[in-house]
Amino acid sequence: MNRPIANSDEGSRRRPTIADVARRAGVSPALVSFAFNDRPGVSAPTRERILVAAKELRWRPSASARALTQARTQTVGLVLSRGADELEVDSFFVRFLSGVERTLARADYAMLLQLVPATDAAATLGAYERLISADRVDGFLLTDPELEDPRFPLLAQAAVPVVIAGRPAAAAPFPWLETEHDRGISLAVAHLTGLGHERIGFLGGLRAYEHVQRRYIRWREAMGAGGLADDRAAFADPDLSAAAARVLDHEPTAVICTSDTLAIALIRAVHDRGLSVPDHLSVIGFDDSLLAALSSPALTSIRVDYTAFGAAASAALLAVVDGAQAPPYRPESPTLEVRASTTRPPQVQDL
Amino acid sequence: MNRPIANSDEGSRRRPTIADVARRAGVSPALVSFAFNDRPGVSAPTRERILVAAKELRWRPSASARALTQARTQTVGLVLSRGADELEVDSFFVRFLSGVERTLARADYAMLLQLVPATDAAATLGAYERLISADRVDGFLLTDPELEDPRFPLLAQAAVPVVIAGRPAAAAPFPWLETEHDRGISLAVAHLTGLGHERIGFLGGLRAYEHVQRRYIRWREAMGAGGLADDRAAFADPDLSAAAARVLDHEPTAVICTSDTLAIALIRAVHDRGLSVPDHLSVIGFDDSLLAALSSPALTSIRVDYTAFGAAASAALLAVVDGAQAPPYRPESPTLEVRASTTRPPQVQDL
DNA sequence: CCTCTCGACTAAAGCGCTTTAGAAACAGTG
DNA sequence: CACTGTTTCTAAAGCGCTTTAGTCGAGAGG
Repeated sequence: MNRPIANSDEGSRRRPTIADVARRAGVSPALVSFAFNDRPGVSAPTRERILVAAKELRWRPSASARALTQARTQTVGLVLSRGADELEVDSFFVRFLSGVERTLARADYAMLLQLVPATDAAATLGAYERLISADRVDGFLLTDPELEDPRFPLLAQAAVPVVIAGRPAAAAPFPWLETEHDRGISLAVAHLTGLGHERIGFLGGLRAYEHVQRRYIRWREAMGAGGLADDRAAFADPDLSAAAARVLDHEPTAVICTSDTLAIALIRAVHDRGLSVPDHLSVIGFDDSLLAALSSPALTSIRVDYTAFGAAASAALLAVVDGAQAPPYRPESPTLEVRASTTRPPQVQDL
Repeated sequence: MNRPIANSDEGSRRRPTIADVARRAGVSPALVSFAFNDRPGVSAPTRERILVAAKELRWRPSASARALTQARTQTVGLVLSRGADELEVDSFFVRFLSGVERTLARADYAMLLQLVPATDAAATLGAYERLISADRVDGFLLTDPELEDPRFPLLAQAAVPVVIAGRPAAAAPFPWLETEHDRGISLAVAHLTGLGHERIGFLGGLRAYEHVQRRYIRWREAMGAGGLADDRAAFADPDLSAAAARVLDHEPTAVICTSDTLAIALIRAVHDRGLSVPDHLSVIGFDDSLLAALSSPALTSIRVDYTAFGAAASAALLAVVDGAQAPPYRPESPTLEVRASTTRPPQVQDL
């Protein structure tokens, strides 16, 4: 009876294993492992043979098997509890993510991204819990630390490595780092007072966000230092147009916003009142998103290097995971990108 | 000599394993596995005891161990080769991601997100290769299919499950699905011709993107069908303001853009010429980002449900991974959100 | 020439699960 | 009561790697 010749090697299209590489290089699997992990005890020529064999077979150690033996998944988790609507207008996240990714990739780490609805705190905690108990990640990067953050006790109890990207309101059980983004507010105030403005308003996003708080405080300080008025603040919490109206009711000559999106919305409100920017009101945005450069009038905006921030945060997390000291992070000072939306206040012009 | 009483159980803070659960429930590890995988052969009371024990110990099967035995990582990869600058203004990705994530989470899958620089094709392929050979993912979701896409042969040869989110230019070795976003262009043209416009321009993004091509073709068809002019198209490839200028030089009364960002840039160019929107020119954006609703004038924009698209794409991928039939995807038709940026053409008004 | 040391290498156990083969317990049947 | 057939459960192997303990030679020292 005829039967097809079974080619024992070519027929099976399974992934090569360390044993295949070992066989091809004429060594034991253990030695292949040594060679791939830069352990001593492998002679130069043998190491070479092993690496060649691995390359030929396109072999790389299986992440799962490795995770099992080393109790390391080479993965960090990032759970974002924001809706798509919020994320899509937030240039922070994309830039932050890109910094994180670059750093992780370099260390051969992967990023597990999980998006949960902003409103659902239980779902958020559940996401962390699942990732922890299934041992899917080596650590977490936390953004948007909150007052009495429920994630802190959960993660602390699980004894999982964590780094907070942001400044926690109270003492936190994890290392954290921050960008000093709020220094941008001082720049903005200085720019405006330099132009002659005295009535400078503040339009913030959700009060609950730590970064909004920080920027607000900085604005108050800056205004106080200049001996200028102090009650021209409003927050889109959550009603954006109401907040815009409230700010305008105080008849400021300039307004600093905590995002470009808010600034654009404010400009719209100004237009609706039959006024124009910057002739009647100077407006400054935050984040210097592409939006700022493209809108009309082009928006003066505060720029913070969030990519570097993401890189630093993930580098710190990797250090914590390794039980090492986190590398120091000296955030660059924010910069002010001056564009058409700011000019001298109307009174000065009228003189 | 006094020594602290070693509590054999409490002292070691290691993760519980299946053996701990088995011991606590008074059964063998195998039975715990059966209970957790809904296999027959576990009596109701025993199953209950096992689940209780697991809950008490906060145990869940280790993802790594499971991945090793089942040859399934419960993870899908998404490699985005776009720079942070591009992503941050692109509402597609965030919405798509959120749809993907929701579906994956439901199936207890995780998403491995990798960002690589847009320009670096080698890095992109390298990212796929690393994920494959380390066996980190069960499959990939591909966006932005290109003509002669180098990822296709790579992934096909590796025999890894893939679903393409978008319509490949030529025959592709993987299943794909699409949103029919370009039907939105027809809506836009109909809206404009209904208002009396005849000279309708088109401003597209990078020509290389399949979605830009599709929309362009649709615009041409729609214009041809109406017997209207056809050469008022330009692409930001990559110079945005040059493209905007080129479109305006043809003196259209309306322009359809392939993104809200382009529309905003165009409006800016219009302003720079001392004209205004919509009085001198009607403008339609694409994607209906928050930007569209907030800019002034508020932007008429085409809305596509990318979240549903992401959900469908990932559901399809999960099906392929399971060797099953992908569930059918009937994309909803795009809608046109009419706002202040479109009105009747100037000639009509002047009559 | 014999022991010692040291570098290069291997055998085998073990990581935490799943799965297969089979044991044990129990009920039903003639 | 012996036999068969189920159902419930267990022992043990195996997934692909890392790691520990140990083997084997070759060169050094006495």
